[in-house]
Amino acid sequence: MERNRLDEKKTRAPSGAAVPSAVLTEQLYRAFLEEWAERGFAALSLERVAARAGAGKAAIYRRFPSKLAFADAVLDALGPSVALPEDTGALESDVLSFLLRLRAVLRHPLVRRILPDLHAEAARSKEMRAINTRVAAARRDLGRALLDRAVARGDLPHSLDREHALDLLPATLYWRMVVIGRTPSTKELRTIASSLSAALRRL
Amino acid sequence: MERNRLDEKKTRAPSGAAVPSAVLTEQLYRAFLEEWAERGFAALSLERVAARAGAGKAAIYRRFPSKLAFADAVLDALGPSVALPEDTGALESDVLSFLLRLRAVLRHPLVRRILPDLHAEAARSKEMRAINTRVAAARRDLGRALLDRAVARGDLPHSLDREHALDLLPATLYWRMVVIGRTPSTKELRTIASSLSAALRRL
DNA sequence: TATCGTCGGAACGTTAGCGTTCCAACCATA
DNA sequence: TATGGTTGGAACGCTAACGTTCCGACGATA
Repeated sequence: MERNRLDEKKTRAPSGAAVPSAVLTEQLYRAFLEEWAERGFAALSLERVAARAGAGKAAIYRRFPSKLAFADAVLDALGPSVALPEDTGALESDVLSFLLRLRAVLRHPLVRRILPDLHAEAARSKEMRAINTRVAAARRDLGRALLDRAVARGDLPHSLDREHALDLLPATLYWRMVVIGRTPSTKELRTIASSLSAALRRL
Repeated sequence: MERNRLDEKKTRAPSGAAVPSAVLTEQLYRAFLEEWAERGFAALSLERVAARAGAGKAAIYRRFPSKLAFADAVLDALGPSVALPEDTGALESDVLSFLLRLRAVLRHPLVRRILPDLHAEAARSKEMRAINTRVAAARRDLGRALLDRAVARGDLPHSLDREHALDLLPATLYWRMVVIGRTPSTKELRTIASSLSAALRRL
């Protein structure tokens, strides 16, 4: 904004080649995520990111002041834009729908590798913790919609403990896929959905 | 063992200062874990580990051929030796006991930081995956004992889906403490235990 | 069409960790 | 008591990434 100050009459809006290339920015984001997945955030080298994107290092340092700011921008831009789980009219099938979508997200090799690394980094750095919290909040909103519908429908009590319910929904699948490293079949998801529904009714 | 070959008559068993110092080995383990927690495995520097342990680098390279072998030995020696959950006579209180012990483990800052890092690394490297599988197997045995008791007691059906039950037990607490980063109160654990018990009966 | 100012990319010196080699110190055994 | 052989620690040369600086190329605006 400083460039458009009134007392700086000589400046003019950047134009032509002087405006950042959106294409390269996109390539940098992608390269950053791939490097993150391959090496982990702590060992991530911006030099490698630049090389992978086919760009110079200055291209990065002009856009982002630090690795963390870069990561923040990346997650903001290409962060897992999980779709809202559909309304199937019943709790258990809603939960199944939620699990199916979560499985789709966790199937992406990049996501599966980056997520635990993000959590590990969040435990170490305050800044990364803030980023993680932001990502988590977006995720929680999706689950909340599901719960609200179930309460409105009468499938779950008004007194439902939403906080714990929101933990319960994704935890088991995350554990199985990220911690154990196995992807459950749709049939298994049905089993989990049934079990989780029972757990939710108890909250 | 090569040293004790019959055809090598001149050798004699190492003794005196020629035997590795168990104290230093212990210090190296501790230093490795602390560095791991602070920097992450990928960015872990053996030079720093040696310095932190007050030892030379050769002390490390003589004991372990690689960073991975070092990590393997560390987890084997100081790995979370979780105690078996006690037999309280009922499913829900057994589950609560399990959760209380898991919380105690996950409260340790080192564990909280290293575990997700271990999972992230397991997603990247085959060798670390093997290590993680070993750690996970030890963990699963604890849960299995709990489930077996409940089945014998009649609290859970013989047809219980053990695999999913074993996922269910730790997943929610892990999610809350490691992914979200919040430690639940004992009262909250009771809520979770109640909810999980309902889920288990549905498996 | 000339200009302006950022563009991408190459090169800089610095720092840090790598894996190895060498050596005096050490101490239970013979 | 002398000894054998590993000990811990310092120094080696090498590689990689750091963060910065410099420069010709570029293209919409005036």
